[in-house]
Amino acid sequence: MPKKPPKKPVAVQERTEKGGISKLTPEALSLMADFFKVLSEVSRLQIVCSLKAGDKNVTEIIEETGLGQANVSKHLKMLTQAGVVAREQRGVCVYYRIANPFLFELCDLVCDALTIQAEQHSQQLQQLSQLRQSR
Amino acid sequence: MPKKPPKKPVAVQERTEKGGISKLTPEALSLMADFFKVLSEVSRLQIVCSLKAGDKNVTEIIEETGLGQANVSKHLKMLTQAGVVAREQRGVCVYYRIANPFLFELCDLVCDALTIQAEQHSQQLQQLSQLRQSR
DNA sequence: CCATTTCACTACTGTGTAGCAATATAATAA
DNA sequence: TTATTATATTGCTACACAGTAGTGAAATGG
Repeated sequence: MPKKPPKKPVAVQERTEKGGISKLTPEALSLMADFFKVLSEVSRLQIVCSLKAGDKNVTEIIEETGLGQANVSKHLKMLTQAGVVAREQRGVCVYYRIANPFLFELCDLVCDALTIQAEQHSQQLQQLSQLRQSR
Repeated sequence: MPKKPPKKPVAVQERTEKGGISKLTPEALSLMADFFKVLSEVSRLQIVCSLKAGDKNVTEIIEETGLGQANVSKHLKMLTQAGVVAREQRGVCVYYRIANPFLFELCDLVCDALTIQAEQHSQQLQQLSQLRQSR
């Protein structure tokens, strides 16, 4: 991840001259990469999961995840900046929630794909061991 | 990303004792995080995009992306191990293809979400500047 | 056989960042 | 005001990894 210049609104898609299929601009790819990167850490996924059941304040998240306070705070900042979660101050506490329910849809999709992949993988291992035994 | 212990097949979901909603295990979250991490680099997304049109060998990918050869090779290794792309040797050349079309679905989903998010963001900026002018 | 092409691997450097501890800030209570 | 609780931030260390250059290996052509 060599660079992170200040981000301005950019066109996410552009039309190629030879019609039809649209091609993603490098800027769009960079946005996508940043989005995926935010979700590429177990701690942040833990936080996201803990928010699946509903709003929580930082202390509750700390208790549920077992992560350190500074750590959670930093991750929440990243998640907020990425637009994944939303921040709302209520009295002394700060509550966070999933900003876009599409995230759950996405996670389910990935989870299903990974499950299938894992099953296929273990099947292959089974076949391998069977081949070895029959030798 | 502190650790990367050798991965064995694991249960991706487990049932919580108090019924209903299933909770993701730490192992499952780790798998998800790894998957997202593979997609969290512009170079790898470029490679994925270049494969959208169909199979390509390494040289073709290098030409299309402008990346270095060693670099592309390393990224392709990661993508292959993650099960994102599949490898096939044909004579001297090695061809790669997207292993699971679900990836396109996923990318489209993310792309749409980011587009909407970007639009909302720019709208907010517009409103802000209007507020400033009317002062 | 040697030369070329295609790809993979290794070693290295620089950058980003996770986690921790300590400190700072903010909001409320006493 | 001061004290307390809840978050945020900063400074630090350690580690992961992107990119590069050089080398290795395997297939093909001459």
